[in-house]
Amino acid sequence: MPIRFNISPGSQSPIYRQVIDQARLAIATGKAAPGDPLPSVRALAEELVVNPNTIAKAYAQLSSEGLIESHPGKGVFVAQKRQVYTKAERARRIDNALEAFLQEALCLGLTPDEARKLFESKLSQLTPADKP
Amino acid sequence: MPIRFNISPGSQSPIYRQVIDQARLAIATGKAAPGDPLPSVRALAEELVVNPNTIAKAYAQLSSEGLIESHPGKGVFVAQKRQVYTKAERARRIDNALEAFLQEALCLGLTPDEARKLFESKLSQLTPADKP
Amino acid sequence: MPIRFNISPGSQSPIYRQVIDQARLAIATGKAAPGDPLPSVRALAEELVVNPNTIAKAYAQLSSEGLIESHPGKGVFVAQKRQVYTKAERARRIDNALEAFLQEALCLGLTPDEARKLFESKLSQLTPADKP
Amino acid sequence: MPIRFNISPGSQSPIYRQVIDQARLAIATGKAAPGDPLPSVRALAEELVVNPNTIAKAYAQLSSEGLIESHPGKGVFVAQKRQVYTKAERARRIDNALEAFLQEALCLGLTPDEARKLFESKLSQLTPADKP
DNA sequence: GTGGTCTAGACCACG
DNA sequence: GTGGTCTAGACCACC
Repeated sequence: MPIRFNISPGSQSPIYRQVIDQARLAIATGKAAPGDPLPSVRALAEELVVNPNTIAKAYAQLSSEGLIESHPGKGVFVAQKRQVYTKAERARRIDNALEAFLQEALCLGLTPDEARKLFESKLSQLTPADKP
Repeated sequence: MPIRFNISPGSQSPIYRQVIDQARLAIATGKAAPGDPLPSVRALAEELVVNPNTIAKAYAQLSSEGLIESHPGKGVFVAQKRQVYTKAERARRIDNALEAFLQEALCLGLTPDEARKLFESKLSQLTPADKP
Repeated sequence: MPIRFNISPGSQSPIYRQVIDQARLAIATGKAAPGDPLPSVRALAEELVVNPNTIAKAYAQLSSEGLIESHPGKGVFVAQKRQVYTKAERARRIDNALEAFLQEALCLGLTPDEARKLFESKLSQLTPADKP
Repeated sequence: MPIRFNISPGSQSPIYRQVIDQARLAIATGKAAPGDPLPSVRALAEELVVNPNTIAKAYAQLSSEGLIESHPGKGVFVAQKRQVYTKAERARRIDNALEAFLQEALCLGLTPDEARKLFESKLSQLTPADKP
């Protein structure tokens, strides 16, 4: 299933980040399988009404991470899944992100139970299509 | 107990953010109590080998969030706890942080169950003395 | 309608405060509507003959108050209105400002009646187009 | 009636400012009449548990404004009331303070009516002892 | 000594 | 071009 992108220009994260994130998420959750095609840089740029440079930059980063592969003349495709970060690096990144969340939550007065509820709610919201 | 800061200059998040995050965490978890002094701008800048302005910026933001109070000529202190943001605003901020974490975690291949375990582990690590 | 800034370098309040105050007033009175662009940091700095950092600082604070949104690479815009502070926090801030005014007014010999008149006059001057 | 000072060390405004403001307010509202004595610098410093320099500075400014007079060897007294600012200067200062208050109030979502109520309430709170 | 403000100028990320 | 971060160093207000 080809990846569907939709960006919100008013979001806080820059456009190229949104593209990267959505691609990574689709690949990580299995919505996009190895070999699936991605829209071309210029097609996606036109569809999202953004600068082609922005898309190119996002694709370049995804490519450098080994998540997608560009075959000149044919198009861009989801690569064979493989680890790009070492185990330690993964753990470090995840721990950072988790700590940032809990720090924000506790700092703003959330109780552990409320944090738990939010967490479960968001988790189920993000993974319903994992194995449809 | 005075807050201990340590920054990693090579990190992705800017120095002033690291200072903010560490202070917020210490305050949120109760490691720093209202009235406790923070290191002076100049002292911390020297200790971390960064520009005093960088520390001042971090302190200014913490102050605007109502977490610390600066008394010119005296120093900077942890403030009395008070709710500054509306429920909606808090929800907005917490949701952002949570989404960032889950996005990162799922991208890096964590299963929902693994995420859950990490979450619980971190939560209990951060709130041991919550209600002693 | 774009916000017009003008500062008095000899004033008691710092430049960045003057910028903040004028922007807040323009937004509060509806002279600047959500989506309206603000002058770029560099452009305004040049116009007012001050350092760009000074403008950036003012914009950063307005942004933290949720009044404006900055989109790197695009510019700065008036944000959608939203309540950011709790009732208590708003009351705290408003009370401070009110006390400062009355303190000043009474100190300078204004009678309560004169203060009332001035207040009403300023109020109607600031809210002509409130409900057009 | 001699002026009673009481400062709150945790306040936002510096101590010397609080002393100045309270003296000005007492004089402006008539609570302290021309000729009334003020506590000596060192007595007040001891009473308020602050640095004598702080009090001396406040008295110096009040003195330079013509509100109090120091008679070496005798003490410090409220001066004969007289205008120290020109009419234009007074109007300008008052207008600034009023605009600051209304800007804050409107910006935080207060309706004109709510602002009016707050204003009246604060006004009556500050002037009950005007003519007791 | 403390923090607050401002300037000058650098480098990076974003579109 | 835009805004964001950081540095270096100045001056002021406060205690």
